[in-house]
Amino acid sequence: MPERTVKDRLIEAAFTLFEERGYERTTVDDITERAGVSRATFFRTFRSKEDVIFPDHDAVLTAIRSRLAGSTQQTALVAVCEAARLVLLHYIGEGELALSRYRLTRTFPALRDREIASTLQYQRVFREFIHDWMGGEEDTALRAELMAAAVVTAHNYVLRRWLRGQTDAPEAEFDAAMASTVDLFAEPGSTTGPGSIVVFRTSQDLDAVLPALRGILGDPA
Amino acid sequence: MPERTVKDRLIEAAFTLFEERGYERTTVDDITERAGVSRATFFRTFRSKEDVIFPDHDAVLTAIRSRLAGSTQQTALVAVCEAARLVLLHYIGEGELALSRYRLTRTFPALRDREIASTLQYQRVFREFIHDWMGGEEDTALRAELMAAAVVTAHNYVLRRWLRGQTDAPEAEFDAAMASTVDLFAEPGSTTGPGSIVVFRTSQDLDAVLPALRGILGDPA
DNA sequence: CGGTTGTCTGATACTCAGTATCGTATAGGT
DNA sequence: ACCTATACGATACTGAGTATCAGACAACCG
Repeated sequence: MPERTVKDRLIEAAFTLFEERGYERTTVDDITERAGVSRATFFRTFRSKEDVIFPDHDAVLTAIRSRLAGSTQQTALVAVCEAARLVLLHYIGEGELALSRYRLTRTFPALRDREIASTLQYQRVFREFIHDWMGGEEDTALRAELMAAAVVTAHNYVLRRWLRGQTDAPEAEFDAAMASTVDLFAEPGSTTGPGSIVVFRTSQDLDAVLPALRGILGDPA
Repeated sequence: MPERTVKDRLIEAAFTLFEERGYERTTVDDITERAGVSRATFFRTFRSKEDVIFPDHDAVLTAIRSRLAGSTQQTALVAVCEAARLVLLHYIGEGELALSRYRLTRTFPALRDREIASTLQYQRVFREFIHDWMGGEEDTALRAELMAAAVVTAHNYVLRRWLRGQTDAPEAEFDAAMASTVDLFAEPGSTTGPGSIVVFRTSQDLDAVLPALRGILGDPA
């Protein structure tokens, strides 16, 4: 295990100081001093003081994009849900860092705004992907936007519950939330028109769920 | 005709200069000089340089709250839609100011983030109101959040179309968008238990898609 | 009318985030 | 051993935002 990178040292120093003195009362000089690097290095590593709070944002955004890119027409909705799940899992993987960030964003409105804005970057990626998936026509633009907003909202809902310590099974809750969310956009009655079937993570045997499937589809012929 | 207030002069000076030189290349000193007031007065009138871009935000937020407050259990959903309409009408009433703001938010990411954050303040008010309307129980929290997100998303969709000059009848489009949005929540979503299956618009015969279905599921047994 | 009080304003000095640009050390390749 | 990339430190600068002082001006009150 090589020595920790400058970036990691800065992140740890920043979060430690933010917890001790609060975000506003911690200067960049304080952070760099504790991390043992120069001030210039901080701004080479992070674009701004706020950025150190969300160090992996760009990486997560890239992960989302590549997850979506590797999907077919048939698996598009699954891809969106799993991309959202990727974000959730990243936060959970951060552990204490994510919890500390949550405390900070609750305390300083500017940071909360920043987090909201980054969340909506995910939403934008989802929206564009879903819209393309729908064919990119103008008459589906609103629907695509609503779907993207719903997916992100459901994700945020579960994430917030986990951050607050209100759940020990965030993944299961995520699946449930995502299922009921995607359900909003289902059209159970119509078996006409172009469309596709999306299967959303079942552990049950296929035959066990077929009756329900036929029921929803309208049991053709 | 009374003379325009300091606040109005600052707003006009700011938008004029932002259009001329761009947001970043305009300093607060430039604005105050053009408005004929001191720098201190600017920061007494607006909390920050960004705030001058959204001068009526607090007023709109207050208007939303009072519109929601004056609603009964029966008219709750109508109240939410009309509160959202209030926001739309405010933007339209601003006219050129709203268009100028849109141009600025497109060119400067920090301003766009700021606008997004303020939009989500509306969403939060809606969410809390809807959740209370639903009874405030935990099992409706996600649904309330999804509804609030959907209403705001639909509003933003129509607003953006108007800002881009893509519609001459924003109110009619708003009504249509809001109708289809509320429609999403008309029927409670039907899931088939844990690890649920979501069916999404198919025109194909069930047997035709079964191979793909089994493939996604991992073809048990 | 004179005095008081509260509010609005200008002026000044300060902190700190963020940018720009310099010089330097060091790892890696030839 | 020489060259070149990149990474880092140091310094100076711009500009946002804060704090504080002092003066102008109205309203109110005795």
